[in-house]
Amino acid sequence: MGRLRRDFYRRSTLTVARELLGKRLVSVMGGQRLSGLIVEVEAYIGEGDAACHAARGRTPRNEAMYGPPGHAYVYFIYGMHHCLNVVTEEEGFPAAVLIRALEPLEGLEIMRRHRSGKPDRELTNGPAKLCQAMAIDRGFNGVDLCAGGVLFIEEGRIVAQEEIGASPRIGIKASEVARSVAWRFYLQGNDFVSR
DNA sequence: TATACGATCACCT
DNA sequence: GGTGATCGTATAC
Repeated sequence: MGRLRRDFYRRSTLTVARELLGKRLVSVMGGQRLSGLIVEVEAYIGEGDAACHAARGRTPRNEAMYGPPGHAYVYFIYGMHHCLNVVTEEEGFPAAVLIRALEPLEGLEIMRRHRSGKPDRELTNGPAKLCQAMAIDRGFNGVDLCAGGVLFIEEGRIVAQEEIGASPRIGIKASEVARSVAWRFYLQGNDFVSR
């Protein structure tokens, strides 16, 4: 039901980021659905954004960001973690939304196994944690979320504008401007928002 | 070929 | 509050 179409992603990254809150991220493993409500995201917008992986131009690693909207950009970092992004805007313009946290909905048993018995609150309350819980790794880099495969996003619940909080992005070590813009969005009061 | 470091996490005090 | 883990990637030599 209600899978997001490519037109949803082919818009301003800040708009897509805000509207992804309350949507449902789904992966299908061996016929089993793993899913969660998106409760926290961050926007990374173009080569002019010092914190964006595309800030120093096109490389093999960030290739997916330059591709068509509605695809996954998955990268490996700190020697052990994966993070999931959704590519936005027109093909050729490098931008994406980092999925930072989910409220787990389906496949809790499997997620607990992937997260070695961590309490439910800590299953998906961080960008690398949710990838571990849903078994998302670099094999998912470049996957088309609109093609109806193993990874996609569905309609979730209605979110009121007043529910949405904004803040600077977490963990980036870039220029002052990059660190000060409020391009992180989250559902205020949700138990699964990180930190 | 060599080196420095990162859109994090878990565990420590 | 702080720090170690651990390695792919970009950049320099």
